[in-house]
Amino acid sequence: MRNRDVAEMLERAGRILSLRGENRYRIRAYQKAARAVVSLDEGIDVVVKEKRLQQLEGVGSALAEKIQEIVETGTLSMLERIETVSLPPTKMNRTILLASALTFSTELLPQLVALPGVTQVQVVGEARRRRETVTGLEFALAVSDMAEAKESLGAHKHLHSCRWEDNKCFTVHSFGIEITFHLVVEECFVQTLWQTTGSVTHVQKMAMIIKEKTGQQIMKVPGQSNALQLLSEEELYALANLPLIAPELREDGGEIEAAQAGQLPLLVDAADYKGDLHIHTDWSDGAASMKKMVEAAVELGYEYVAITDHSRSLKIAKGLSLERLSQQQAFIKSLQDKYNIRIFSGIEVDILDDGSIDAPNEVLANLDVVIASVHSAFRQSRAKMTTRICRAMQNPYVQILGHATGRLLGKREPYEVDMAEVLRVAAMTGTSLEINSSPDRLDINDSVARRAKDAGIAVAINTDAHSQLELANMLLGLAMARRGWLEKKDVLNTSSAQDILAILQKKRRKH
DNA sequence: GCCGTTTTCGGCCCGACTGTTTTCAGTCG
Repeated sequence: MRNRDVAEMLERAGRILSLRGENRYRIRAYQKAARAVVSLDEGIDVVVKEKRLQQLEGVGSALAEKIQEIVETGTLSMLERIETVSLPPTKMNRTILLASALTFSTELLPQLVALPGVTQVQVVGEARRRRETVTGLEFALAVSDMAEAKESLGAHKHLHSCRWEDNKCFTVHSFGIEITFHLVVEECFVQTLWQTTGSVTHVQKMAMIIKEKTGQQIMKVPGQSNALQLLSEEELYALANLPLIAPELREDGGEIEAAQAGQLPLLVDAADYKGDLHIHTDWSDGAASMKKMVEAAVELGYEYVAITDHSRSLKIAKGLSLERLSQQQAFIKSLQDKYNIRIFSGIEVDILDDGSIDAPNEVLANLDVVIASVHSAFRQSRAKMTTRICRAMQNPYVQILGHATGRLLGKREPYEVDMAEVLRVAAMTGTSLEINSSPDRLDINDSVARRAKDAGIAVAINTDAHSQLELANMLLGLAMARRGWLEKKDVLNTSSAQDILAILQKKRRKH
C-alpha cells in the first residue's frame, strides 16, 4: 500500500467524522496525519515495521494504531465501529458539501452492492447532478429479491429509523446523513435511475415529450410493473429523439431545448484536463515541498503544473518576498530537468485594497502564470470591490482572476461585487476566471461559469491545492464546469503544454 | 485526536493588521 493510499484513507476518515459533526480538532488530527504520511520520504510500511509511527508529527498512539491497521489490512475498522446509533436531529447535517457526499457514497456503495438481494447500485439525485451542496443522498438499487433486499437494508447497522413508502426507504445513516433508497426490480432500474436523477421539472418535461412522441408513459408508477425495459439512459432519451443529456445538466436550465436544437454542449471531461495552474508549496503556506507536489502532479499524468505561491503582502500565509520569489524561480528551473512534466513558475498575487497588484509588473513579466486574488478587506462596498477587482484585471500580466467571489460554503458569504461588470471587464481585457476546486470554495460556481462562457471568457479549473491530496479536488471543479455547460474549448487547462504558455501570454502581448 | 506538561486536561498554526482604537477580539489562507 502506497503512502498516498494510506493518507487518502485517513483523509476520508476525517471527512466522515466531520459529517458526524465531531470535534474539529479530532478531524484536524486525521488531516494532519494524512499530510504527514503522504509527505514521508520513505515507505510507510517501513515506518510501521520499525515501530516509528509515533515519531511522525501529529501521530500519537491512537492514530499510530489506525495507520498500522490500514497498512496491514487495507481497511479501517474504526469507520465500521462508529456509533451505530442515530445522531440527534441537532447534529444532523442539513447541507453537505459535494466532496463529503461523494466521499460518503464511495464508502457506502460497496456495502450496498454486497447486500443480499441487491444487484446494482447507483448514486442518484443531487449528488449525481453534482450540485455544490446536497441536502441528502439518494441511491437507486436494483434488486433480484425485493423482500430480501428490504430486509437486509433494514438490518444494516448504520441505517436507522427506516421508514418505508412502498419500495422507497427514508433513513438516517450513523454518519449523520439522510438517505433515500429507491428499490426496483432490475427491469426498471434504468428508468428509476433516470427518474430519480434529474430535477423534478427536467423529468416531467422529458416525460411529456416522450408521451407526445411515443404515447408511452415513462414515469414509473409505484407498485406497477412497466412495459418499458430500457438498457441505458441513452435509450430513454432516444425515445424523444434526443441525445443523452448528462446528469449535471438535468436541471431544466435549457438543456432539453438545447438538445432539441442539436446544440447540447460536449462537456469537458477529466480526460481533457492537462494540468493544474494553481497550487501551493511549503515555500508559502502549502504543506508539501515543491518536489512532492510536482511528483503528485506527475502521478496524475499531467503535462504541466504551475507553482503559484502567495505574494509578499499575505504575511499570514508566508507570502514570498520578491527575493524569495526570484529564488523560487531559480529552484524551479533547477528542478525542471528532473521531471517529465512542465513546471511553470507562477504566483497567486494579492489584489490590494485599491485594486493594485502586490508585485511590480517587471516581476510579473518573468512569470509564466499570474493569478490575482482578493485575500483582504472583504467588507468593502459593492462599488469599491467591483472597481478594485476590475482594476486588477486591467493589469496586462494578470491572466487569471482567482476565486472571484471569496465565498466559503457554509462559512462565509461571497463579498459584495457586481459580477456582470466583472464578467464584462474580464471579457474586455482577456482575463480568465478560475473555478477554484477547493471543496468549500467552488468559486466561481456553475452559474457564473456558464455566464463566463457566454461572455467568451476562458475558464481555468484549478485546485489551489495546499497538499498532494488536494490535487484530486480537480474533479469537483470539473463538475462545476460541466454544470456550467463548459466544453473543452472553454477551459484553459485543457490546452497542451505546447500551447498553454502562448495562450496565457496573449494578453500581455497585446500591450 | 495530539501535545505537553502546572502528569491528566485544556488548548490546539501562523502573525500582522484592523478598528466611529481606549486595549483586544476578529480577520485573512
